[in-house]
Amino acid sequence: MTAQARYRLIAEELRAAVRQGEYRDGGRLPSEEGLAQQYGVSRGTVRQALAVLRAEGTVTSRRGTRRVALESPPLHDFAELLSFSRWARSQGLEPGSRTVRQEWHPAGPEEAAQLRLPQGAQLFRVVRLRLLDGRPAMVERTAYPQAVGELVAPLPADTFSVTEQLERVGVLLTDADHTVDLTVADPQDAELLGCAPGAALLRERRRTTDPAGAPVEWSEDRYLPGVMAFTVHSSRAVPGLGRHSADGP
Amino acid sequence: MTAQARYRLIAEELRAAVRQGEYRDGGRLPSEEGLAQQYGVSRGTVRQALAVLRAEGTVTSRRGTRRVALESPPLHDFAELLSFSRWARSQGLEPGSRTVRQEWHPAGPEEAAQLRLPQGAQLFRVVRLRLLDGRPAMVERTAYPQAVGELVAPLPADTFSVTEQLERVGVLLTDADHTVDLTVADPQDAELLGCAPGAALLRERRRTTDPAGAPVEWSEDRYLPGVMAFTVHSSRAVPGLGRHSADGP
DNA sequence: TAGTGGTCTAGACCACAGC
DNA sequence: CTGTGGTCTAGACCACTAT
Repeated sequence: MTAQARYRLIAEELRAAVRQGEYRDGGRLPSEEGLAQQYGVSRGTVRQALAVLRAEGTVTSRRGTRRVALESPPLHDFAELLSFSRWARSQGLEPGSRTVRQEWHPAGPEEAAQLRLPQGAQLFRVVRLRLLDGRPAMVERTAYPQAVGELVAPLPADTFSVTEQLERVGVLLTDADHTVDLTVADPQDAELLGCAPGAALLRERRRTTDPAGAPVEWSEDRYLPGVMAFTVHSSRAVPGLGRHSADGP
Repeated sequence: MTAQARYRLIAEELRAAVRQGEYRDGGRLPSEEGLAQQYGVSRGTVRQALAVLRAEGTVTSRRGTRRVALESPPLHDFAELLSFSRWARSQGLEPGSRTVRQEWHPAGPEEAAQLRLPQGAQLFRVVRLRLLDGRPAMVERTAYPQAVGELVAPLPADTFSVTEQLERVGVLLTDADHTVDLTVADPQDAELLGCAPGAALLRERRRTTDPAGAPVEWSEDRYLPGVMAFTVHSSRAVPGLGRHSADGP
């Protein structure tokens, strides 16, 4: 919630106003010049705030006319995207976690490519069963490069949010690439989730990197149907979402 | 490809340089001041260009150190996200389309909510079977509000890209909200796609809006497994992706 | 301490929408 | 034509990283 920069504060205020329907009559916001005077800042600062809202999908923008308020889905913290536990709590659900297995293991081809390590490099693999309100919801298979693995390995097996622990130790997660598609339950999935082998699961694969661009984790999460959905806003101005051929990239 | 603004040209050049591994030795880009001199523009313009690349996931940024080039998945046009045909062609696949049914119909509750129309308002419904290289790939059920429907209705039934046609008539699509999850084939899906009823399908629901924020289409697309995957980049700086409880929002 | 990106200002001109 | 957002400039100061 803390946001020092003026433009972030202004963005928060405007976002709240838009969500509360402040500008619902036609949906048009005040002009940039008007907002600048209202907040006592320069137009540039107002534009920075509005750029945030445009990227979120909270407002549109178009040369010649005032900005328009959009109805948009509720926002999620970046952190909620990386941490199952944080996400669950934000949804009012009780997260649970059971570590099924963890081990040091040489990197396979996919892991090596995703973590940008030579094949066979030592990495730390963890398989966890994630629960929502006590019921199995997702199987998570994560691989950490050696340096990160050495921080993860000593954590108690029932650690809820590894992500939060990593942040506490100073590992910063700033960017992630996600791929979402469909897969089928293998025998281990089936046993852990309590579904039939071969049953369809929603799959998210994710590579997370730190500010230096170095991969911090590579994870494949498999959700039971009906548990979770991904949402994303895309706009001509700010791309980001993509549609790819199966199993890519 | 055309990009008038200087910062867009600079962004394109830098993107190309990064993708070609220009800055791979450690991955650090020149300083903003350096780039400004190199391109003969002010630092502000360079920063605009870099903001584009940061939002894409092409570079990171962090106070105190130079920017770092990220390995990131290939980019997709916003247009490719909205148009199945355009996307297919960009993947080197031959798109096909068969209109299964189209009709004027009063809006149901979901349609009304998504298109922000009163329940029972007339809208134009279209069901299409989409093909890739001649094989069934996806079933698309789209609803258009009346004004848009009147533009879509007269199009020939085998029109490949309705989206492209709409743009040609001056309908601008600028923003979209996507929800991705898993569903099961109903009898119509099964017949069209040639799968078993009850088989799992990857589902994308999408509301597209114009620059004024008015909904232009509401669509539910159901893909056969193995045909398609969604990718998205998320970062602490530029949120956008979300994870939601099932069936929401 | 030097270099870098983050924030903010004050002004200018342009392209486009809508009257 | 007027008002609006889009682009660009030239400068300033600050917060942070790395040495």
